[in-house]
Amino acid sequence: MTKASLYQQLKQDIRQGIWPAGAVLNQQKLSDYYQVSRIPVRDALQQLKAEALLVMAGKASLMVPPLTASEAEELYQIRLQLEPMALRRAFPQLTFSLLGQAEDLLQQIEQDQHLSAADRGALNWQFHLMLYQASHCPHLLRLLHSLHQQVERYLGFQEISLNYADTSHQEHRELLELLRTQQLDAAVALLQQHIQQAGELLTGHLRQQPA
Amino acid sequence: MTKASLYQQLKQDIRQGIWPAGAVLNQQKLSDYYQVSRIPVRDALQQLKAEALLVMAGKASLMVPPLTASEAEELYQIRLQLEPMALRRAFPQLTFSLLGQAEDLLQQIEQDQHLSAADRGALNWQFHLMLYQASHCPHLLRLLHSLHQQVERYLGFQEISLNYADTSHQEHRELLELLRTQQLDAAVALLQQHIQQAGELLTGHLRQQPA
DNA sequence: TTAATTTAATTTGTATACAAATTTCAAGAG
DNA sequence: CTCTTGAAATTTGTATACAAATTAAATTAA
Repeated sequence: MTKASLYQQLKQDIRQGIWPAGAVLNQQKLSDYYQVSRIPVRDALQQLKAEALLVMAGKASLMVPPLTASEAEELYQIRLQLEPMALRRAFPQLTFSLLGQAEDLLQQIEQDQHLSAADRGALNWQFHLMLYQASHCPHLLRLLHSLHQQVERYLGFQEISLNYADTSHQEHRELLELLRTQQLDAAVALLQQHIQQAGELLTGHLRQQPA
Repeated sequence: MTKASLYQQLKQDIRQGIWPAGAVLNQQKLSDYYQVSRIPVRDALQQLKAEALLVMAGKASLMVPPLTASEAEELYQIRLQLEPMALRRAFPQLTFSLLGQAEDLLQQIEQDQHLSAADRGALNWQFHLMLYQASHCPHLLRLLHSLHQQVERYLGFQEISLNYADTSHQEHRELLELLRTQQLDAAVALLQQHIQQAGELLTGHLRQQPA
């Protein structure tokens, strides 16, 4: 367990609920669990705290943040502002090659039947990122990455939106087509609708069965 | 030099140019300079890296990020998306008491003649934050805080915008008046103009004399 | 019983020491 | 002269040990 990977591992284990929402993490416990000294644990915790993947609980202890509908809604509202911006700034630099790569990702999601929900989610995000990355906006991309990590915790194993998958997929294809035919405004509108819909689905679900 | 304050100190020293843009920071150097062991230095560095106030330079070393016009523009574009959102979400919960407190801040900036440029900048941001905080959106506020920290590095000692100060101040008063009279859309429009203007002033300046 | 206060336990913060990795620099080959 | 190659020096990563702080428990007073 090397340093960078401890951070990655801890992040993944938080996503997967090994350290569930509300759990207080102490350095000793993690140090024992991952079989490393407290120093690399501290490094990882410090980073996760700065990204708000952990929050202070009391004066000195760290907690996996509880999941709330209102925070989920907030995160989607922020994405709703920033992702269209990313798409607009990426647009002039989108190439057919890039759009092709994006389409390959969609096909991979479609065809590969035995993908886990988590893998599907990862590919899904990769698709969005493929488009946004052409913007060459380092800060914007960093924020989107961070926001996505936050949101991921809410998706659980994405079983929530399994029935939404087909609609989502259709919209992705439409989005590509609009970009291919240089219809930026329509593409942005579709993207906004796409994000808003996903947000409403999630928050609706959270308000029904909290946690 | 306690732990939390080392992070604060280091951040301030980066703002003030003690560790200038492009400088590579190594743990030993900082450890010597601040008279602490490398452990608290590592903690601070880890946090600053996660906030992009430091960036990787090579495989393992950290650097104070160079200042570029294009990144400044990017930061202001992001603010242009998020601050109006914060104001909109704060609006329903703005009280006359809060608006009064905000006005007190403006007066303080006006009256106190012997404020440093840095102090003026801090109060200026406090004014904006006073309004945004009513939104009770933790993630949004965290992002705005982080963005402001990034932007602060570009303002140097804010001597750039000294001649802009009066205009800016006037706009702040107008903003308060519009909020007082429940004209949200007009207030948001003014805020957008306010941010865009500041952004253009800065990037224009940066493109003339880079660094 | 409840609340406040002191004491014990745990947990975090820091220093030092050493291992592993990276970076630098110089020597040699092309 | 430029580009490799390789060793020396520097720098980062990690473990252990101890100090300081926080948290929990227990004792006492109201």
